[in-house]
Amino acid sequence: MNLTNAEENYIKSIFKLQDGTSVVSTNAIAYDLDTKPASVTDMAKKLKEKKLIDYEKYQGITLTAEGRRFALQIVRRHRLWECFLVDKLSFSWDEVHEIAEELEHVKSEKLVNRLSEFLGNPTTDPHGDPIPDAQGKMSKSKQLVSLDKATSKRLEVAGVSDQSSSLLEFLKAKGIRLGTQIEVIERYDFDNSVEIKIKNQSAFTISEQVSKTIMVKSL
Amino acid sequence: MNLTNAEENYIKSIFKLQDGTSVVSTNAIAYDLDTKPASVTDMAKKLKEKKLIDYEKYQGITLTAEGRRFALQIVRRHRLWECFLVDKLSFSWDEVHEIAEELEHVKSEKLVNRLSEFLGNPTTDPHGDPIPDAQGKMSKSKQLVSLDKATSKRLEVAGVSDQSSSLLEFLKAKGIRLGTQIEVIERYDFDNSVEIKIKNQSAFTISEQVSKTIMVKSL
DNA sequence: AATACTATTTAGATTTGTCTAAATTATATT
DNA sequence: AATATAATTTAGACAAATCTAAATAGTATT
Ligand SMILES: [Mn+2]
Ligand SMILES: [Mn+2]
Ligand SMILES: [Mn+2]
Ligand SMILES: [Mn+2]
Repeated sequence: MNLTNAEENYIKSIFKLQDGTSVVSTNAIAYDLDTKPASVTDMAKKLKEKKLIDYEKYQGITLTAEGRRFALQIVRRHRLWECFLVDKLSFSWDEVHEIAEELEHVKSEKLVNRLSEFLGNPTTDPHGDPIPDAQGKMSKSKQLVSLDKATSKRLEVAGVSDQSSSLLEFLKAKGIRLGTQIEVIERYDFDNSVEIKIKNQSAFTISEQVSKTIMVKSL
Repeated sequence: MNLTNAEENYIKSIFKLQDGTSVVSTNAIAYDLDTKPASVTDMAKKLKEKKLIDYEKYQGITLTAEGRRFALQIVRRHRLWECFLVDKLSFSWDEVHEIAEELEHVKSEKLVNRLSEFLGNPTTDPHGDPIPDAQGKMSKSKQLVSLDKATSKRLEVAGVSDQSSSLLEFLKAKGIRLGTQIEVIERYDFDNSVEIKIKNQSAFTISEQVSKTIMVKSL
């Protein structure tokens, strides 16, 4: 079966939103894809026809097993291209999402697998997200905690829960990247901000809004 | 101005077909893009509107200066990706055209220029065709002769005038690649076939149809 | 239970890119 | 010059993907 770019974007969005939750709402997809609910309903009918989703009027959407298989392929392509851009073409992690959003639609299995090999079969992308293998097996996103909820003092950045380039640019400016080691100096209860320190830098404070998006593991 | 994939494919086709000739015909484009003349007429109106081509009913099509600029960008992207696929992902020259046909539409200047740098700013693609630089400057396709018209006995393969994978696969099977050195053993007038020999191989004969597509330079 | 609000779907349009069949224009042949 | 053939354009249609505005269904609040 050959999917259009639009269909692939919808499948990927549904896959992402379905994580944990049982069904995905029309509005959630529309918001995620920056489109209108009416368009989502239209597409839902098409994807149901193709047996990629289960969908009944007003009942929300879930991927079928086949839809999930496609989703994992697309996610694999997306994340491998992100690795390529960062590792080989020296892009920074805030610049790669948009480009990978286009590259992911080039449908050649041979290309993806060769690319993966060329990159050394990486298992996580530049944002710390796991990359499905050729069979669609993906290691669970590790049990990470967001920085605002972490308990230990010495932490390592292992991911971000928001891919927006505004956030990623901000983190880059503050010197926060994947693998960056963070020391928590102080937590302020009144606004839930955190004062942190990065090696060779003076300490600074980040807001709760930001610390919520930084996923860390303790060292 | 932002071009759609379809518009880019038309612009590239017109650019290719215009080489030498003054104007390009509706039918030639339709044949090249495997579409119908009526569709070409429709698209011609759109591209004229966007000032990328000069076009008057029944008078044929030529690119404007702006159209040519776009064409060179697309050709650059196409050929750089072909280099990437062959040099970095070990594809053979007959496998890359279709994939590059999709990759060429990813429109990020930064991506193209980083890719070019990563590849060592190559000046010819895996088929011997020149790659325009970031400014759209492209060295003229060298003055090559097709094998059926070559006069000297010792030749080197420098390109092919047909990108079809059936031809490229055939050449690969015969051991003919870019840079392959060929010795002409005999030319047969009755069918214009040529007997040739490649280093470390026994001699074999190729038809006029094939020898016409092999572009060579003398050693 | 009636009302208000939110979520979702439908109806009807639009844009892009394509097609077939018919009409028109250009070119070649007698 | 008349006719045949080839090239091109037009008319009218369709599928994909989207939208706005209106209708309907579901949920929450009084
Ligand atoms: Mn995408
Ligand atoms: Mn990512
Ligand atoms: Mn293309
Ligand atoms: Mn090429």
